[in-house]
Amino acid sequence: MSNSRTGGANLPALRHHNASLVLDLLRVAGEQGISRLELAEHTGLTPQAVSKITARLRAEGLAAEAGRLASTGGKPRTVLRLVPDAGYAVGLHLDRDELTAVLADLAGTTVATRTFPLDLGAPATEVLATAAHAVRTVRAEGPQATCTAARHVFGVGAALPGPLDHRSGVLHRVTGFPQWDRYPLRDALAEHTGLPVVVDKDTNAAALGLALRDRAEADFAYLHLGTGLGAGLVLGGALHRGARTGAGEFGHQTVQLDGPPCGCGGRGCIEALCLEAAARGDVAEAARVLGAGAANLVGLLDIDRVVLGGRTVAAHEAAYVGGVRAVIEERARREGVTAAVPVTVAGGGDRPVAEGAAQLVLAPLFGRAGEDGGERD
Amino acid sequence: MSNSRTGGANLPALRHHNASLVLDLLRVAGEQGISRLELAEHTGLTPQAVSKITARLRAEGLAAEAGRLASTGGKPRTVLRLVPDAGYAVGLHLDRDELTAVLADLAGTTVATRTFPLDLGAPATEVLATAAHAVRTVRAEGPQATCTAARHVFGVGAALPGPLDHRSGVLHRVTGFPQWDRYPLRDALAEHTGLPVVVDKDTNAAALGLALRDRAEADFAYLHLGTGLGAGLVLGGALHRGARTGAGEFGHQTVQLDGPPCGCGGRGCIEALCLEAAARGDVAEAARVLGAGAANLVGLLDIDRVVLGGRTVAAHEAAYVGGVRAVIEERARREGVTAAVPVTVAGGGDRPVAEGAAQLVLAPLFGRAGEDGGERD
DNA sequence: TCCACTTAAGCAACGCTGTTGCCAAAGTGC
DNA sequence: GCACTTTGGCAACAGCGTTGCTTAAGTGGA
Repeated sequence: MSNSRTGGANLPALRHHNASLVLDLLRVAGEQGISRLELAEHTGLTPQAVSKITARLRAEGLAAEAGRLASTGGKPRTVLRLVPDAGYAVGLHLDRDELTAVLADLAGTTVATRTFPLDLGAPATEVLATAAHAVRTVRAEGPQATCTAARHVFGVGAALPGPLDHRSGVLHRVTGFPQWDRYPLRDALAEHTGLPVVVDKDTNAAALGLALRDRAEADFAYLHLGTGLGAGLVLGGALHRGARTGAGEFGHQTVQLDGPPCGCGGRGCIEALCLEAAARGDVAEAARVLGAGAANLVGLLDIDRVVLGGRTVAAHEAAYVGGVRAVIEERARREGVTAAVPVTVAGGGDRPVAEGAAQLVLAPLFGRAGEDGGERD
Repeated sequence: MSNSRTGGANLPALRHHNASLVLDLLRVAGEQGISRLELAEHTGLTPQAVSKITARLRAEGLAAEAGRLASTGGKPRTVLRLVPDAGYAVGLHLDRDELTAVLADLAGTTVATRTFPLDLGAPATEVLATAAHAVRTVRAEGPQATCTAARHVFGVGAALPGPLDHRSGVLHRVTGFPQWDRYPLRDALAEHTGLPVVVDKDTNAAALGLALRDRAEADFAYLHLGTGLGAGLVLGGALHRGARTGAGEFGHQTVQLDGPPCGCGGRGCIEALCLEAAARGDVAEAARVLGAGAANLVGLLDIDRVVLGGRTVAAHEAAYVGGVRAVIEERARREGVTAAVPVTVAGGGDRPVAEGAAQLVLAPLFGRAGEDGGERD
């Protein structure tokens, strides 16, 4: 529980904390739903407390009863379910050459997707106009808005490649596009759309999206290999951004002291070695380099899973997964660990980034904001 | 706030959370103390709530009034202070060849220190007897116990080199000492001493000790270079242990693909390169290798400080700090960052480990347990 | 068909949290 | 000596989860 950034907690904060917890369990339970008593068991609260909390959530329209379970000798349990269309969020993925926009409901289901051509090198006003247009478009799409009331959109999450500050929503020097330096994207986009906006790095958004999938581990790393190489880290169930949203600079980790020069000015960076091998068609070597970096990460942070993604990986999924897994398994064997950390891929090409961007807005509702939590309205 | 591992919070949990928060602020304030209104400002609670909370803490003997500040035009503020001798903890550092035991008070001040010879390769019962003897010895030392009541010792924190599981208190294969494999050290030591016991890796203990010093950053890494090379990570103000207390395996990070073989069976590990250079007297090269690993870590986790420690570093402090700093500053310059992450040393040789071990017991009182929190009595 | 039993879920009273409104205490400065 | 400022506690209060009890809604044996 966190009461803004000070830490002191009062009764409203307590109520919000427990409501978020229940809401998160409802989200994870999905369409199948979950009974009040299971909620009580998972939260450690008394059944009566869960009854009160779920009653409030039902009154707010966020939860609903959905059938009953089979009796086990007494009154059957009533199943509760999240109401997916109680709220929506827009997710934007601003990549170098295209913009992907999705509309996600409260359950995390993508109900609309659109892609637009984009030149991230164009003037800011032009990019902003495209983004605002994309937001309007996906808001109008998806399932027909109910006749009673307009759909409630909580806000817009925007994910981009460059370094930026998540807290202030200000961009730093996006590689190759000097016009974005110190640009207050969050506030500008909020003004253009009239909605609250959250910005974050593309890899962080993707990692958050994966973390909110059911059965996600508490600690894992998402490695994104596209035109560059970056990582999103989930530690202790929450996104780790670091003090300056700089965490995840995975591409320029040195894995070959005094190795070949990299575009960043350093030598022996993973990105340089990996992309060079991939460029000359040696996927096995690219995977081996990536695996060495992944194994470093696994050892340093003791994570439970490595997820690979991005266009370059998508082109040779089996080779990359196999190559990375081989390095990790070999190192696990040396340490005498029985079960090596699993390596998987995040399907869907670049879509996980846009979907994760939408979760930047929705995650605070479920107490999954990560470090400094956003408040609910 | 965390109510055991379930997450649900009730009123006692709320009370405990706020009390811990206030207690932590009192601890950080040290002998200088802190006024009620400052506590209110830092916690975000109302002054009245702080009055109630501090009244309870005073009734329990954990806090006391200590003088007044100068008036600013009205009634002067009353200064509150932690009562250091309200409780103590024993910290044990079980190294390969010696055992260091300290007695720390609530404020973190070491009031007694003793070292004993130890052979970590000896049978478990022998090592345990030495440890229990060390605990009895430091409990009897320090400032004279007040005549009113015996000193209250909260428990024993034990730090050791090998891999282990912090949650269960069971050791894994401590390098070179197969008899410790699967040994339930926590329970065994608890039985021998009659006190609650917490065990953790030496580097984690040291990092925790540093994290509890006043003005410590929320994110930093402690790199320990002794007979081996390990790391303790503090992320978001809390110790990051990972799911299996395995985090901090820094020594066997690959920084030279296909480099020289390491004792672990791998190639190009930092530890092998670093210790090899140190062994042949090339401190500059050892520092450069260590710096490369440290820079990787800084980039990956976006931490605020790197702290060096351990016997090998202590022998050439300036050279190591300078060498590591040079690598980190060079990389920061390439990324266009104005202020590079500072590099410092943890003085006192190996003592920070034993002092940090005592903090393993005290930290939960201040809500600084890290991830899964221990409860107060 | 009926009745005893089991399990689920809500109502009412309660203890305790931090909050609010108010007032006494303890200074400064004219 | 008086007006003013600031601190900090007392008392009443709203609201949280908890406890004790009741009602709802099933199963299963006589």
